[in-house]
Amino acid sequence: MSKKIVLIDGHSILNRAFYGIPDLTNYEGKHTNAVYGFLNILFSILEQEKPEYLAVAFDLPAPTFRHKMFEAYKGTRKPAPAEFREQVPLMKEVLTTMGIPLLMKEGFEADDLLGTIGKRCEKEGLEVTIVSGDRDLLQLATDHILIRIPKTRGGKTTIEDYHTKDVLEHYQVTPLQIIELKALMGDTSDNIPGIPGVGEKTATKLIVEYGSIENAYEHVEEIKPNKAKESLQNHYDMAVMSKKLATIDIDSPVDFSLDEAKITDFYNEQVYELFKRLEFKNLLGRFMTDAREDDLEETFSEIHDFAEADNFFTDLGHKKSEKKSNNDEGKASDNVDSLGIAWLLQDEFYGLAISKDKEHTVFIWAEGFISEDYLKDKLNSLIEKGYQLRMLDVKAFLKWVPSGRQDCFADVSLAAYLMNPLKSSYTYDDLAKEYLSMSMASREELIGKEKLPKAIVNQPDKCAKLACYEAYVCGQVIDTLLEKLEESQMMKLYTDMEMPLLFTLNDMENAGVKIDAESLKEYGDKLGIRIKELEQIIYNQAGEEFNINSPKQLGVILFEKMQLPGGKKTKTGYSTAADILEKLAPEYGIVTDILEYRQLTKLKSTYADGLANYIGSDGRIHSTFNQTITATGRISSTEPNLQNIPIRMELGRLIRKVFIPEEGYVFLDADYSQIELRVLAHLSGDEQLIEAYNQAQDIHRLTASQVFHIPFDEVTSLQRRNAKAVNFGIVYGISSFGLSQDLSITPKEASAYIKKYFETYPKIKEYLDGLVTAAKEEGFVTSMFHRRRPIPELSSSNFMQRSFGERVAMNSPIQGTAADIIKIAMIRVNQTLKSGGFKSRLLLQVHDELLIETKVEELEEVSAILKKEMEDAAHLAVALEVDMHSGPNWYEAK
DNA sequence: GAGATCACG
DNA sequence: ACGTACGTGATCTCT
Repeated sequence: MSKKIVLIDGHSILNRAFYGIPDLTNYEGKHTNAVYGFLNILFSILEQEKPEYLAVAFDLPAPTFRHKMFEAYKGTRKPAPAEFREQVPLMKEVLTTMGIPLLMKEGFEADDLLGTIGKRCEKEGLEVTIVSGDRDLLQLATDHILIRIPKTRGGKTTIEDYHTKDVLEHYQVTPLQIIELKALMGDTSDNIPGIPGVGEKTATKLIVEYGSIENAYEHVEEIKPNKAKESLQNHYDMAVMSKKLATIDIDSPVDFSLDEAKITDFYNEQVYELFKRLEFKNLLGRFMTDAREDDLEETFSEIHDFAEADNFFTDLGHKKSEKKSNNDEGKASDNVDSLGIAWLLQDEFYGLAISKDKEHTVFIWAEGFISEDYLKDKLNSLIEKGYQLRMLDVKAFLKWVPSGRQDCFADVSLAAYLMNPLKSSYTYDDLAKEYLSMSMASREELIGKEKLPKAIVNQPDKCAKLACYEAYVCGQVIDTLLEKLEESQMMKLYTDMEMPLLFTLNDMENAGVKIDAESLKEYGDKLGIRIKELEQIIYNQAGEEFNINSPKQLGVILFEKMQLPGGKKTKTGYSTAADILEKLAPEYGIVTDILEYRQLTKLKSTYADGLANYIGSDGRIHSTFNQTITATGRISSTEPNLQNIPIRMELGRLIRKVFIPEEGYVFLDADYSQIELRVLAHLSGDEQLIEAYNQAQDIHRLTASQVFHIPFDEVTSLQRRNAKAVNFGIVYGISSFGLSQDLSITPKEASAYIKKYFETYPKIKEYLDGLVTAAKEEGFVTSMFHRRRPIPELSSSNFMQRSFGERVAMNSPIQGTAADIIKIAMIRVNQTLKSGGFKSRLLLQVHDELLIETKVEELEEVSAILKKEMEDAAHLAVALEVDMHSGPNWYEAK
């Protein structure tokens, strides 16, 4: 078999990657998405082709013959965005560091180098693969030169391959005739003028018929239609020039040595450092087998035998007590012994990894006499002995081994979340890379995509390693994380807020909330009946049956078949979102019915049927509260989400009647009144707004009165509504456009409102501007309690992204502080209830609201506790006000 | 698996 | 000129 060379069109692939991969920045704010995407494409090509040789071609920025011709003709190329341009030198640096030769020659474009070297290699009997995003290159295709065009769509890359026959199939012309096609059609991105009025169809027809431009001109009189004929006749010069421009030089005088292009191991120390700096964690793991912590696996061991397991635990017990006695003689023992813990549990429990130190990590299989209960028991005694158990998810551990010993756990995910809340997950390999500078096999690299029960059967050794890696990292990484938290003033946030909250949330999850399943079913059935009716009504009006839930089909019915005005909106077709349909509702009956149908199906599928699926054997729903999801510090709720139960519309609100307390209990619900606006008043220190709150009146009305300079009592309901919208807008990071949308007014009018608002509350403007400025300098904003939110978008040159970053900079400290405050309240309420021996329990948190299931006899006392702890959670320049209600269900208690 | 839609704060 | 409010999660359709 002949040898193979891969030649890459550097600039073009980098460009494709840039637009195909969402923006990535490393900690320095350097944009890396294009380089990352390029390397991904490179590695996947190398994996598929397994070539012996590799080189990457770049244009050199010196003007070339073809450029000059073009510039004379049309001016200069529109510059690429700065985020892209800064990645070109970076890309070259990466490739050079990896020992991959760059093909560059002054006066030549990458095309010409690829063409020349590709042809040369073909002559020498190599199989050639040219990778480019540019279809121009198709002219180079032969039976031995393969042109590959990667396409990245939403992170997934597919590659189109072209040998001679593929070009013929797709374009009906030979590769060389692609030149003729391009010359006729022109190509704006490649600066080829082409013949005006000749597009792909005409060009293909001409070339298929005449074979070349020259021949077409010889038969120009025969050409139909007339338009094309005349255009050809009038633009002969342009045709000649276009053909020259479209032709890739396959005989450039470039030096090229195959030897230099020979692929060797890409890994070296510099590449490692570079990738680390660029935060290419996946890539590090992907090919740098040498850099991997492979020796680490030698410190892992497995225990299958009961006696061995028992010895292991006995040994741990002894060491701990020896240390203890040593410490008694010396100073205070602030150095707790710690263990990294990871476990394999999926429906069934399979085993446990314990990492004692860097040299000793053990996986203990739960088999034979090593029962699950035995291991739980041993874990409990380790806790009793004062070991600190370090793991990725303490709350999940507590579900398995319940424990009230808050002081004996360290939660690695929580610490990592505080350091960077933007991550979508906190995996051991990421953490090792980021905080320990270690590259290790990820879960997927170890066991692939296989799910746990299956993986245990098919690859038990890998599963054991997986847990060992995780336990090892948990054992090692927390120290670094805590140092970083200390540096960033977030230690208290970790120790006094997130850690205790984890236990609070665990209590809430375990408590769950009782559901009146029968009523829920009835509610769903009623919806079902009305939905069926509406279906028929809608079909009748539309004149056919279709899937109303499909925005695609619905769009066609409404805007094409029925010719309603206001079509087109999204990339994929017509928008049928509620705000669009509402504008049409008064005129078209079908739209009203569709809106009702939408509302009802939503209620039925998500809430009526959806919630019913989660009712446990105890008649209660046990949602999960996630502590490491949001960018701002809020918690989130899943499976099911109990933070978005309907309330705004009466029909939906009725669902809340099925959320009921235990027999002998009532619901007690309390929510902060406008906590975010109060937080803003405090953080900005604006006297006017603080004063407004201290008057403790209707704040929106008061805002209207102050902004529009009218007496409080004369504020119209419209003015109040506007003021309310502005207040919301301020909290969201105001923009005139956003406000105008919300109020259905022009951006100009909205802008006037905002201006007036800032004149009334000057310190608020000062504060918000200050946030943006500081965020641009530091790259992050912080809440009142130092909770951090990085904002990489602020350094973007893209207006939209940057504006988003600015709004985030204004919103996050406010939303984050509010989140902090209610977390404090939750911890204290839960603590007070538990230590006071109350039977009442905290059940839910909905961002500014807490729901307690209160023993009837305790109602008065618990009400006082709840109100006090919520109001006292933070002391701001304005009082925190809490509205509280009780009732026999959630509907009545709100 | 992404996009559209819509439920909440 | 650009094209939006901030933060979430579930369900459905369709590629």
